[in-house]
Order: sequence, then C-alpha cells, then structure tokens
Amino acid sequence: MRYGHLIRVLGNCTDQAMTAALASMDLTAAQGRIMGFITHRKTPPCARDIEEVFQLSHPTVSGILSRLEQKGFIEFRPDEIDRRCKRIYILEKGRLLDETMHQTLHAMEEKLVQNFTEAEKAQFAAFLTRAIDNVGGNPCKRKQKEESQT
Amino acid sequence: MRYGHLIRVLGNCTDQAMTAALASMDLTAAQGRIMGFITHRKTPPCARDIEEVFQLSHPTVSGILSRLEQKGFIEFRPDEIDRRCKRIYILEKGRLLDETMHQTLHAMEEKLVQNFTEAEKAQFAAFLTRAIDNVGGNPCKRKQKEESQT
DNA sequence: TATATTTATGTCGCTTGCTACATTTTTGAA
DNA sequence: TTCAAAAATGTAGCAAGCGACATAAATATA
Repeated sequence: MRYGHLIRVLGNCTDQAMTAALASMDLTAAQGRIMGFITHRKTPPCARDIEEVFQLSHPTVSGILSRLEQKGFIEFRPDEIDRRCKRIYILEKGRLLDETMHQTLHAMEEKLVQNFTEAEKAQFAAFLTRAIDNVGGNPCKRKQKEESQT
Repeated sequence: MRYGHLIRVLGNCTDQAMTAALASMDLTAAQGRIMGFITHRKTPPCARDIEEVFQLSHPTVSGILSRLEQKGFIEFRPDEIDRRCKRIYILEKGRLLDETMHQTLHAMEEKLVQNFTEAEKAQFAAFLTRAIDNVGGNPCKRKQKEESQT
C-alpha cells in the first residue's frame, strides 16, 4: 500500500485548507497550531518545548516564532533564572485570535472526518498515533538519535 | 481530536525516514516517489500528469523535476504534436535506481504499519483515502476551484 | 478566419521543513 | 575551582510546498 503517498497528500490538503481558513487572521496552519499551543500553556513555553511537542527541528520553530513576533502576536522575554531560555508570551493581539481560531480549526478537523462514525474517528486517531510511533515519532527525538548510534 | 497535528507529525516523520533511507541514492522522499511514478508509467508523462496524481502545484513539481534533471536521472523532450508539453524520459542512471528504490520505499511502508493486522492496514488506507476526499483531495483540483467560485 | 479562452509551462517570492555549524549559558565531574 | 559536556538558541543554505503572475501553444467560438 502507498501509505507514504496518502499521508503526504492528506497532510498537504489539510494544511492548505487550514491556511485558507485562517487567512483572514493573517495566520498559516503551522502558525495557528503553534499559537494555540502557546495560548493554552500554563506557563510561557520556550522554543525547545514547541520543538518537542510538534516534533520539529529548532530552525523550523525558530522561523515560525520570529514571523509571529514580527506580526505582533507574541513577544520574547529571557527567563530570569536560565538566561539561555527565551520565554514566549502571547500579546493582546494574539490572545484576541484564540476563540475564532480555535473554532475554525475545530471545524476543519470535523470536516476531515465528517462521514466517520465515532468509533471510526477514534480508530483513525489510534492508527495515526501507532504509525507515528512505528516510524520514529518519539517524545524526545534527540535522545533517541544518540542511543541509536551505539 | 487533533487530526491535523497527528497527520502533520506523521507526514514529517515519514518523509524524514524515507529521505534518510534514500540518501545513498542521492534522492529525497519526494524525488523518489516521483521517480517511481515516471519509471512505471506506460508513456512518458509531462509535469501536468504528476501535478494531478500527487496533488501538487505546478511550481512544486517544476522544482523537483529540475533537480532530477540536474542530477541526470531524467530528461525533457518536447512532444512532437503538442509543443506546449515537455515529456519526461527516464535516463539510464535513473532506471538503475528503480529496483533498490522500490524495495527501500516498500520496507519503509511496512515499518510504518509493522504491528497492524492485514485488516487494520486496509482500514487505515481506507480512512486516509476518505479523509483526503473530505478535505478536498480531488482528481482535478483546478476544475473544482472554478466551480466553487460560482 | 480571427479572436478569446484554455492549457502547459516558466518564474518570483514566500513559508515550512531539514542538516550542519556556531555561540552562549548551565551543569557536572575531576 | 576549573574545565568539559550538555542544553538553548542563532544562522546559513538547501528542498519542497504554495499563490500570483507571465508566456506560448492549442482549442473553441464568433
């Protein structure tokens, strides 16, 4: 079966649809997902936290965050204790988007599985999670990399 | 459920794994999939054919093909009848990769669903296909776009 | 036939993804 | 204490994704 092909097509289509839906808010799909994460975090995260949750490299996250900063949605403030970390704070302009953005993304997720039964939805999510696990999606990418070089 | 997130993570992980597996052949995941398609096509395709099958925009396909051409895997030759079309021909250097590449990609696909039963594999592929359909994956992207503007 | 539209491609500029390398700060170990 | 290793970030350069616009050729229509 051509899972690789299907997954890539689905990922591209989903991102396109989400980016189109968020366009009026001046956000892309990737930016929207990360904004949602930052907004609902108890404590202001740093770039490293986002890298782990979204399984993205540092340069990727760095680029997205700097664009969000340029647009005035977030702000960086160095951690007072650990001066290596730059904590990410949501600004008013960013917080205002949250409600609409959340609804928009939720609607897209529902459309994606619109003709699935509840059982099928759960099954689909479980399959995706298992596949991520099979293909190397680990909570801690870097650690794993080192171990595998033994 | 956060399908968007799961799909993106799975897509990124899968592409990374495939790109790593194909690195010795000087191919990326996207290049490998497209090489496979060109190689097994009855008649030499043109860029437009690839855009439809992979649901990619013209600039994306154009870029991948020009990189494959630079590396000497493929060659463009204008169609004698329709001079707009540039048919894509596999060169010897490209054809030699096929067997190894096919096995490598197949192994990755199997790893992705390594602990799935046969029924689960079929179900997973069916879910992916249904989701693509739900989110706008059409055989003919451009036509659909026009209709929706009515 | 002449013209308008469709189709295939070319290209610019952008975002998102990566690896590889450098820098700074923290932490751990001698 | 001192110094090496680990951790967080910065940045250059590349591939792959997109929309928007331009051009050339085929096709359809007046």
